[in-house]
Amino acid sequence: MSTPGAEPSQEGSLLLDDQLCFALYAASRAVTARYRPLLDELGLTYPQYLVMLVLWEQDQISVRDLGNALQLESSTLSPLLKRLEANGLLRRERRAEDERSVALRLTDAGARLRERADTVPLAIGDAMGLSPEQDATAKQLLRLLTTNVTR
Amino acid sequence: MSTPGAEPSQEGSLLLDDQLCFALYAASRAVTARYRPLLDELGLTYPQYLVMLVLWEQDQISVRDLGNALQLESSTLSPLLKRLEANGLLRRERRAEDERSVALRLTDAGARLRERADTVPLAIGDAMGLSPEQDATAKQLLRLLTTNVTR
DNA sequence: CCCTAATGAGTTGCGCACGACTAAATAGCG
DNA sequence: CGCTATTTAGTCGTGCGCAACTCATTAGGG
Repeated sequence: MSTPGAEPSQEGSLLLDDQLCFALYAASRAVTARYRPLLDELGLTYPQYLVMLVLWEQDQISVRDLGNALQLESSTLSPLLKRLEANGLLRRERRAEDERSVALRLTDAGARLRERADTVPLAIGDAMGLSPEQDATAKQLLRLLTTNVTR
Repeated sequence: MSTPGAEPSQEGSLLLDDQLCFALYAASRAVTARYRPLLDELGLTYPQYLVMLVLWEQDQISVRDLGNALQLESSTLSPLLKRLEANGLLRRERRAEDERSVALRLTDAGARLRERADTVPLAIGDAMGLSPEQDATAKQLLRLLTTNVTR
């Protein structure tokens, strides 16, 4: 009859390749894999790189605010931050005005790493190979999706 | 001066919120989190659900072909498949014609689970809240991105 | 002022995800 | 036919990611 595989994708389908969720899952892992060799040079994992991005933007942030920025739990961040501290990129210090809160402060090494990192976004943008319009559309749709899905 | 936060996003920026990679990372985790309560009812994790999708589509697939479909390494799949086998959803049997290869065969329980799972895609599609056009555009862009990024 | 509720960071347990490696089996070349 | 290279699945170690929980500290109502 018709060409096999030419049927339209359906949202309610149980077929793997019809599902946006799988495209999302596969793309996320593929992008992370693309970052890996670049971040290896900096001695960072991908989540550690995200943490450093936030700290380069705003030093002395609390663990709480970092978690809000990255949408990660303290149970994920605490060990990760301990590793960054052990690698000499940041220090953790209890806030005097609120002993529950921990402020993250970049060390000199942590601040200097920014210069070596500033070629990374362009290299990745290049590898992604999307036009500025496609990039903007993708970001917009992914943010809408994230908003909807988190109620 | 100008309104803070009104500057255009840039691809080469080190700002977290400018980066497509973070939108992707956050969206992927948010979608997985949305699946969690639904999949808990089925006794599956999200990657286990993806494996079951493939098996419902094509029973008796090899670990190798499953890995190609999901883009996952055997080092990820082997323990995951062992858990699915322990939960009684599939059996692993060495192929007689090639003793290196392992065929995955659904048990009756594994096949029956499909019926309970067929409401999941619609529930998720609903939660995602994208129009059919947005859904199609997102899938298309994510696939393009995945292709580009994996060279 | 007390005392209970909340908040912030951390620990533990489990399941991915992947690189590096191993062992067994097969392919395929000389 | 023999032997080496490749293929397939698996183990091990490390680092997330998150639920469930703990502990210390602070907020805020009676």
